[in-house]
Amino acid sequence: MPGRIRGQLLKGTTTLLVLTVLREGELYGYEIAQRIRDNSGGAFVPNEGSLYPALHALEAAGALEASWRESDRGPRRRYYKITKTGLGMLEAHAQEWAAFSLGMARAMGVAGPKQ
Amino acid sequence: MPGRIRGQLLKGTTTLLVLTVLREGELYGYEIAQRIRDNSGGAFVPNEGSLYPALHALEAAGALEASWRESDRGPRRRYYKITKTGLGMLEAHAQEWAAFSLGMARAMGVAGPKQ
DNA sequence: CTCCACTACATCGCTATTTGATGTACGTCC
DNA sequence: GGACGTACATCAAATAGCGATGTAGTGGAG
Repeated sequence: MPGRIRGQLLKGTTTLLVLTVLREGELYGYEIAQRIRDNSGGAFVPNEGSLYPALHALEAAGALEASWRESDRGPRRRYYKITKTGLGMLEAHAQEWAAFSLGMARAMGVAGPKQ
Repeated sequence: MPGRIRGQLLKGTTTLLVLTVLREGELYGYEIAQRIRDNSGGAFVPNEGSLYPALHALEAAGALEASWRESDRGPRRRYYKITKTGLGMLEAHAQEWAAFSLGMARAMGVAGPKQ
């Protein structure tokens, strides 16, 4: 099982991953990171320095709505909920990803050892 | 046919794509770009401002060997040939890509049969 | 003959985004 | 009280693609 993925390949994926996990329901920041980590089988462990700015940008873009809530144990949490705008953005990003990975599959399939 | 892919998703793929097309044999820069464009079905059109620096970096890293040759018609060309080091780098990058796209597939709920 | 398009290489500044470090603060357990 | 996990946040540095721009050779259109 490969370890955590880092580096340039991750560029541009944070938005897609965040919107994807929030499609299932409201989550707070720390929880979003855990969900992404778990869903990806540990491949992606969002850095706080990437995640929080991305959440703020998505909120500013109208893709997410946020609210503070107290926690029984531990610090307060900022919950995020995807909006209609966010759902549209999710679909656009998902399509972009599909086209991208298809292009990569083609580019590597032609010259690859298999096929 | 989807259009050209641009933006952050491409980060880190140029090296992999270049090494992949050079696996087939010697090519010069301009030709490498065309090959990548054609193989990817037009999804990737390497920018000169990305491609040439990438080629120089790969040459400096010992992944490629380069030589100038005259052309019957048009400017001289710089041909690139993949080295043993480059083949190893190709395999590493291809594995990294496989892990990355697998992680994305899992994170987006398109988990494959393997685990 | 001049202009433009295509080939072919190259470099530059701009931009977006990840990374790791650092900081604040709360709760629990030993 | 000290360590650890939770939970949010910001910052400087590094990475690398993008568009613009420059050089130069060839050939076709007007």
